[in-house]
Amino acid sequence: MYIYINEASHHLGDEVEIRGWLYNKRSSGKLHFLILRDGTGLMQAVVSKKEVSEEAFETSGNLTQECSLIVTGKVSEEPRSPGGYELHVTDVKLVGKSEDYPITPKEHGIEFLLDHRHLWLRSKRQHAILKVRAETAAAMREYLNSRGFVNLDTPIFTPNACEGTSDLFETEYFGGSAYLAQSGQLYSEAAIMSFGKVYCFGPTFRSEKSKTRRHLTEFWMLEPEVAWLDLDGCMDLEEDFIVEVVARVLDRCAEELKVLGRDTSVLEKVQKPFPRITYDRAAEILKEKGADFTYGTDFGGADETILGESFDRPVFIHHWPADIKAFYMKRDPNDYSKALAVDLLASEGHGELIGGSQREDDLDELLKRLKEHDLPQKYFEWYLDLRRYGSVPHSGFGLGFERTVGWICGTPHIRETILFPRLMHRLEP
RNA sequence: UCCUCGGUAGCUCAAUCGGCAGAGCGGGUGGCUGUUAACCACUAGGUUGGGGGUUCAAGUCCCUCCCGGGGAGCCA
Repeated sequence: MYIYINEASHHLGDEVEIRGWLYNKRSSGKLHFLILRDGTGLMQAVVSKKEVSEEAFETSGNLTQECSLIVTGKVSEEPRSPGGYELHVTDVKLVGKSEDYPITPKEHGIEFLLDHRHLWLRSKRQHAILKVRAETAAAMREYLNSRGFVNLDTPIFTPNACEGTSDLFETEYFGGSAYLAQSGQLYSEAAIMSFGKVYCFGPTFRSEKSKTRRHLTEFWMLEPEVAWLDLDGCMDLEEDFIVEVVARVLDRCAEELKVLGRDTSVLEKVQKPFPRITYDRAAEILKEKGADFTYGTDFGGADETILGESFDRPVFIHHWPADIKAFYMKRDPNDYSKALAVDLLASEGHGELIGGSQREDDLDELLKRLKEHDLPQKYFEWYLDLRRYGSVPHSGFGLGFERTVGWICGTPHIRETILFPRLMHRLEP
């Protein structure tokens, strides 16, 4: 009977078949210990010379790291085996050989590992991180789907800069130019006028020459957008969302987080309420802690780390100086110099997870913003129409998915949180 | 684009003041009946990133180019 390794506990004493790959092997003359891997877990298989055919014993002695194989044997409990169950082998069949597998069970440098990303994925750590990624995405979708959000995905080819700031990748488009989207937000703003609550979740592209642990050129962004929602409501939503997603991942990925050595007490503290401080207050904190920071500018990586470390859970920073924020953000009616924008910073130097805002819903104000930011009005006529025909107050946010996964996993660099990272100096594999 | 660190065996690294290019892992061969990145013995494996220069002598010093890591700016 063919079973997966994570089903072994239901088959104690049964003769079963495991199909997988050889993770590692140890040998003691008349005894071979095979560590098997099948995608669901690791399991030790013992091949004893006097219990199998001569051919099977020789086959198992010649197995090499990462060859694929089918192993038949009896399941028993064994605390010394990873996973707690062991297979007493009756037969071994080599399926696909693996000669000179490049990634050995020793240390490797990051360049080598990224060059071999297609094989690196098989390692315990990468398997765990990508499993957490999948569960995090599922938890996010479930949260939004169960609360009436409609998932509508936005285009990737765009004619213009959505925010008019970041560098975009330009591509040929039937003799003209198109750009790869860096955000779906503006399109989602159109969608909420039909659906009320929507979200998009997909890849976004930035050709910024950023070589840091927090940047990829292709990354995934989750962007909910909600009609009739103000800035405080947006923070309420973000807070409830993060708390619930983290709780679900803690519950479903306990094993993976253990493999990663993640201090889960940090994640268990992610409970309501998150501190909410103004930009002005954040600037004071930075001044108190002696940071080299100029009021009126955006926070640098070091500033974000200081602010993140100042609290035991993610922290909201709201009411930003309007002139360092995007054109579509609504001004604070009580202080015209401030934008109704909010960033959510994570602890432990993982930086900005979310950027959100209440959007400008007044036609004349928005026209003024476009001029101030020197953006061509003709590309935004459709967006202005949303203010001409039944405009409503509305808000939304964009969550950097890899940064969030990196924070949950505690990985120092987000390149490990995506299957094949795209970086400034890396397009392959 | 700027700052900074690095490039030596398949991998991770060492090589003192400029003086015979080495180790561990991985590979191969042999040994071992409970191993946990198993262990023990033997063995093969090198254009020291490329080019130029200084020197009796360069992995090591100088110039230059290439590639990469970390960071800044920018951003999620």
